[in-house]
Amino acid sequence: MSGDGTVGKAMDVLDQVAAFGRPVRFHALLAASPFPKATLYRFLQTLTSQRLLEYDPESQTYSVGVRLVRLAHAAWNQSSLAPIARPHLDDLSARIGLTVHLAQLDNGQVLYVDKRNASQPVEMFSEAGKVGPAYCTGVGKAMLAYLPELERKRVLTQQSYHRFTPHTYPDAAALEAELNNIATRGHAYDREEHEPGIICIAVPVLSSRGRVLGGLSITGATKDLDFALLETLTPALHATANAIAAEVEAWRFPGHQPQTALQGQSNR
Amino acid sequence: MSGDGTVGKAMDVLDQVAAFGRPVRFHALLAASPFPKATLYRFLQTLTSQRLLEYDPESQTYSVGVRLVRLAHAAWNQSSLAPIARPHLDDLSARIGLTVHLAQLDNGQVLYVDKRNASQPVEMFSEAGKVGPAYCTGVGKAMLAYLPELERKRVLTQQSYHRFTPHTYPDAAALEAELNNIATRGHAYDREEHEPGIICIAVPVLSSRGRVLGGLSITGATKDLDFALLETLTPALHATANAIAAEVEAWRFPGHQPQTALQGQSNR
DNA sequence: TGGTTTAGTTCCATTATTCGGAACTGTGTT
DNA sequence: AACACAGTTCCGAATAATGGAACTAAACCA
Repeated sequence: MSGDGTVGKAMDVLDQVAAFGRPVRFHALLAASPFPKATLYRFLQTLTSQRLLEYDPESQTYSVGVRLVRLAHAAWNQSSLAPIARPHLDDLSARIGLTVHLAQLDNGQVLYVDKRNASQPVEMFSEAGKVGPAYCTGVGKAMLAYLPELERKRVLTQQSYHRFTPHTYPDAAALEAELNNIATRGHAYDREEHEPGIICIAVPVLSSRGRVLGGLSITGATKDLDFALLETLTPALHATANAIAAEVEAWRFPGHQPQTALQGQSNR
Repeated sequence: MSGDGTVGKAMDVLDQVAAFGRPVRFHALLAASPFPKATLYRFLQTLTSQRLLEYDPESQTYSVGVRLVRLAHAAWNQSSLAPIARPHLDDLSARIGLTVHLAQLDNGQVLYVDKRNASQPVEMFSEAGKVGPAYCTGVGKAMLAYLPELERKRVLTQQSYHRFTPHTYPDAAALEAELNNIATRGHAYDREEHEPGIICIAVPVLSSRGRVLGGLSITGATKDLDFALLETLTPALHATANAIAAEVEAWRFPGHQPQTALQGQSNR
């Protein structure tokens, strides 16, 4: 897929292991790998030695290493909107009592970085870190609509348009028109485009310069609510998105270096 | 630190950025880096192009990239005990009403992969992914005590013994005696060794072959409980640890390949 | 039993990448 | 205008990655 140098290739291998979704043996990887045996072997050695992969000698399988969980902790804390957005999500979720998603764009895909579920408690990594298509989700379209012309084009072409439901936009052209509507309207709908019976309304989180930082959505089932109801929630959605954006900016470009938020060591 | 080839060096750089805990500029990294300017620069380019780092042109800073959040999702799901342990943690936490931690060893450190907090809801990545010292936490000692002789030695020497409280074991020798006690007793205590006023009781999660898979602990404040009370919870702790271990084994060495647990695409 | 396939590992001469000092560019400062 | 400073590019030398082939260790089977 990618390809800058050795690091890129190593990452491809890492992704491949991750894609299996379960511990995997050497030969299974080899079969699906563009690399010759010796090369793949060496990569697996290196990645294992770096603890990016884990090798279980008992079952002779490789799986993704826990070191990534650690790095992800750092990523989630410093690069995602999630830590800043958290109190705002709590607040919004408590007020409206519906499912709320916070997402960011990663390589043309929607990456969910946080979630509030009205009924059950938060579901940890099983939600944060999940990816979804950008072209047929509310948050995805909301973010796409506000991307700079050039990047939007790029992302639109790299989507692989799969028709999840009859309402899914089938190609870039159809989607583009919808994105323009979204940009003028200010928010996006998901009209059962990804999953039947599930609708959502979403807004982008924009920096003061108009750069897309992320997306925020409210989701529900058609049996529980409709767009008329969702529409009434847009002011709250926008307010939350703006509050998050403002705080992110304050954090990133501090007038006076804000408190460095030391990660208070306190665990057992 | 590590050093196998280009990938190792790139990972060092990645770790360095992660260690800053906030977006960081080129020169700040350079100052703390063993690499010459051009080399560091190239690494940052590569990592950014791989989306392992994120570069913000507005503030000219690098931060850890969200791609890691994605990979971590895979790691957490397939390599950690967390997804399997989750219902067991829920159950244990509900029954005893105290804080429960699930951890694994990563490079001689305790890596928390899941948590149940009696009072407040789960805290996502902010808890999962956190690391702590192994030599002065309940879970840490519980895991160390059951490590094979050779590895235990190795890990003990690589700890950097910091005296957090008057009760902290000051060196490997003192700790070793304690570990032997733990191994015969079957569970470990944290007697305010890491943080004053905080105690805990912990057990290892062991495979049927006796391999250390992780650790499980119950934590509380001295003002709320004492060891006599914690002691009464050991049967429940052991039962939960065993249940987790059994399920992990069943999953890893399936008699008949269990259902491939397809990641049902359902998000917005 | 011995032969055959299959999976995993090591070797090493060749080849391609990385390395890093030095020179360059662009921005801000006195 | 001269200077300092952060960031970027260049390119020959140094180093690391490559992958075909040979090797070992099981597993399979006639």
